[in-house]
Amino acid sequence: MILSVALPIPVESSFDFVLRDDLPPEAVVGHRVRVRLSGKEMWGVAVAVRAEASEAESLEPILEVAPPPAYPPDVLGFCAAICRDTCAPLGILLNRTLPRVTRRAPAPRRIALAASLPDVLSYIERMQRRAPRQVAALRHLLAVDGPLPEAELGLPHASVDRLIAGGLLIMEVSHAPRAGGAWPASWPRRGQVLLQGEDRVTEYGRLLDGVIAEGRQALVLVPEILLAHRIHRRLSLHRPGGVLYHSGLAEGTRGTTWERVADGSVPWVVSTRSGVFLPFRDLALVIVDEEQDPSHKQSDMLPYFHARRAAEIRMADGLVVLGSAAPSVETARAVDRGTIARMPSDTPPRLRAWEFLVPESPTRLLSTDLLDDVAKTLASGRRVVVGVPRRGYFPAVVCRACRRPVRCDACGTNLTVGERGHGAACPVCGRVPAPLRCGHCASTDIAFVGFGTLRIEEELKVRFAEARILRIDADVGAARKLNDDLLVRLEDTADIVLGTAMLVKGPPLTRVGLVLVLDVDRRLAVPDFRARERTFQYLANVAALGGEARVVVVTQAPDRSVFRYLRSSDYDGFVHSELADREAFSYPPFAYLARVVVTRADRGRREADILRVRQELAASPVRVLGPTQDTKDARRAVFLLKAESRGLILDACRRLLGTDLPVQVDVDPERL
DNA sequence: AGCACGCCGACT
DNA sequence: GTCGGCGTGCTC
Repeated sequence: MILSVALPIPVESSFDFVLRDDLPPEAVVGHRVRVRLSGKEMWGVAVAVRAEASEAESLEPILEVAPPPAYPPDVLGFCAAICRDTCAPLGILLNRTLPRVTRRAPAPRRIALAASLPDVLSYIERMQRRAPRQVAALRHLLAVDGPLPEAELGLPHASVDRLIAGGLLIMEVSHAPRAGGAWPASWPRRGQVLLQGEDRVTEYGRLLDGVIAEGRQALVLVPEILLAHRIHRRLSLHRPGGVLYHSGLAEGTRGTTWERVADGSVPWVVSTRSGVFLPFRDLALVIVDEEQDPSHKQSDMLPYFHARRAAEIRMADGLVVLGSAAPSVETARAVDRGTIARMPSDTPPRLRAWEFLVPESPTRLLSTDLLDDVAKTLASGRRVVVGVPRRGYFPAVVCRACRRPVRCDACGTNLTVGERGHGAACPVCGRVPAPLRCGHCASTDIAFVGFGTLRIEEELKVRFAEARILRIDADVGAARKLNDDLLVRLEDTADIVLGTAMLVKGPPLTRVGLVLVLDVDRRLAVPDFRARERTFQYLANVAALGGEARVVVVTQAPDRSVFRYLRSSDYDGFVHSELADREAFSYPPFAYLARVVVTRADRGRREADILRVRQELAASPVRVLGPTQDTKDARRAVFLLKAESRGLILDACRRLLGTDLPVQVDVDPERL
């Protein structure tokens, strides 16, 4: 027998191998298999049984079939759909997603008859001679009229798998339906629904109880590990049995969870995006919390998929709940069009006292008045939250002559000034360039500009010597393994909590008297069509962090419309103005995008590649923008493709991937 | 992804 | 004259 195997290499096609005769091939599909490819052994995942060998084909053998964890057929199909939707190679997805090991043996499966009595009897009659042990096992099941532990059937694993695949047997759901809960009456059973509001977890709990009551399964997807722990803890208070799943867990732990999800003994899972690939037996509900959060999109490695889109594809037959205080523009538009239903929220949007202030001077963000406000707040025993867009001291190092950012000689990263305003260094590789010189025009007239967390921290330290200041940014996150307990402890003792966007990922703060947002203009100036949307969401979240506290936003342009909508808590109004803009310039949700990156060290060849890309797409109805040079890596030319439908974008991407050009493709990029 | 094959620069 | 650079092509 021949199996198609998807290997962890970046090619579209799978590879065929011969399976030893004594193993049923259907039972191997979905399992890891060890094979030899051009003399090198590697593990792949068997994806299909291939019809038969064509005459004189000499194929390599499958050397070993791994025990579970494995993919059930439906999840394999889902993975293939994700690959089609993201232009990612199936082998890479399958091999990255499936845990290699389990920590301990999962609870024994309990097996019951699945087929109707006549079907079972006719099977028994047919197989009387050929498979006496199977027949004995089926008789046994008929006699006890209920589920049995697999061991009592006296059959090999593979035969049981085959009988399950054939629809004769079924694994018992081992988490018992719970009395007391019921599916909440106002919620639909299928389709997509938006739950908009600041506190959604109570509602999530109600939905989980409904799913548990029916003995089915639910998945809660969150953008970050920290958040997963927080929500899991909160949901577990009233309903034990749920598990956590994310890439930070040991592989064995993930493997064990994988198995327990597959046999149905886990009723609900809280996970980061990788959880959509878990082999649920009977998934009734997926909740995507903070659905607007860009961390739901995997952008650092293949497959470049978005958890929200993946949930939609996975749940063609169940309910997807999108939760957010300030939903993405895409989601808001789908609500407008009726594709996504909106659940009425019992908590109306909170009106806040926003203040938008122009700084005294562009180099002095913390005016005397503001510092007085901070002093007053601290004196009243309340704390101050300060949001700063970037970490470091001077976050930007710019050449005065040509106005370009100065980059690291070694790795091309834009330099920053990390400490005390002295010495520009590369924040990635740590290199300290001497002398400091513009790589573009060779000028030595270099300026340190901008405001980073360190610089603001220093300024506050000078003025408030007694205050305990807690800084939260990537530097701190990397230094200590950030977790909620630590954060809560630190925050409890801090008078001033200051940080980058990471701030809003932390747990809610108590006793906040003032929220200060500095240099918001820098966020709005990010060259991305979602800059306004992200700024709105960031401001809404920072404000929510402080509860009822006063919010002061420092900006050069307090009359910007984003701020007007924030002031009146008019999210719908904001979305509509945003939609008009997106439509005018053909951006999502009115168009589909793909980021295409061509990487070639040799400049001349790169130019040729760029021409080739244009040529390949000349006949296609997609628009080709760019290319621009990647800011971090000069060898990379970045195109943006635009089209009216996802199908057209996918066609264009596939076409490019089908050539020998060195291209990478990110469909629906979350950041430009 | 690895790995082998294949044409152009500084060395015993 | 060779060793080795990585650019290109292929793997069931």
